[in-house]
Amino acid sequence: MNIGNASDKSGLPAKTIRYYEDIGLLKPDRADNGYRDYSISDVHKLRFLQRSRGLGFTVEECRQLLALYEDKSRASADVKSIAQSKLQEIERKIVELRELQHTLKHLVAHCHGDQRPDCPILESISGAARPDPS
Amino acid sequence: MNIGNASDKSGLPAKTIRYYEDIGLLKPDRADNGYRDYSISDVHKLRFLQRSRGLGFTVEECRQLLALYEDKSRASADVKSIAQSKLQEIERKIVELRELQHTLKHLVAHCHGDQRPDCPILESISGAARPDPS
DNA sequence: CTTGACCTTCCAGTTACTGGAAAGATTACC
DNA sequence: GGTAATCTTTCCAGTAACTGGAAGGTCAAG
Repeated sequence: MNIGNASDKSGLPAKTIRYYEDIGLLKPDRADNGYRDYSISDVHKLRFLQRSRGLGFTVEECRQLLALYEDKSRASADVKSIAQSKLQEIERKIVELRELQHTLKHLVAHCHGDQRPDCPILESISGAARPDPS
Repeated sequence: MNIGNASDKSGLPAKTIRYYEDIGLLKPDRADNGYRDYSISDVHKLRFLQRSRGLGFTVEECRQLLALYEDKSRASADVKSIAQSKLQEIERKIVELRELQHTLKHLVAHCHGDQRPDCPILESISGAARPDPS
């Protein structure tokens, strides 16, 4: 399939897909007319990239996981240890998001949403998170 | 306090703190010797930036929230609507992280962690997430 | 057979830092 | 007081990961 189609199915802009090819993450076939030709498997990889990049993993980290995916001869212990360290990162990110969610909910609950100035809540954003231990 | 100190307390590298000043996010005082002099309030703002940037909000989004924080004459409805749209983004991010967490846990559970190749799990990464509706 | 929607490459610009050089200020030690 | 280490300053260059746009080739519809 063409790049536009792959873009639709993966959720990545065509520009980004070409960029990923540039940096060697993916190597689609080429049709006779020179157009890139993406397989279903390529689209799966793109979708995986879309998800993991969107969640804050670097391209290099994604490259590791993709490499493991493609290199069947690699010991699965590699996969396991990489996945486990990523799981810790994910857990941490979720906790941080919950904290920010809490702060913002507090903000919404206490702001009046009318024309009154002096919304006192944003102060809690800067201070309330993790109080200075000093 | 000096930038090194502010860096320690905010968790942001000094380089990044100077960059934030460059782009107008923050304007610390200057001591007689030309050194930047950060107040407690500055550190609060830096910590807020550290948290929200680390969670994927753009610098421009952070600038909005900081601007609201500093401009008391602004109607609090602004704060409320911005915060609410951010809350939706946060909720979405948490859901995506949970999905990735699920996928990776599945991976860890089914990989043997020994020398055996042919770890069959990574296939689930690329395919299992959201099956192609076609 | 042309119009418009694709696709190609290439090059430049953007965002958000990050590293390093050169030089001034401060602190710590002898 | 000297001096070495450790700040700090500015400035300029580089990186990561895209993103936009020009110039041009390809393809399906009318």
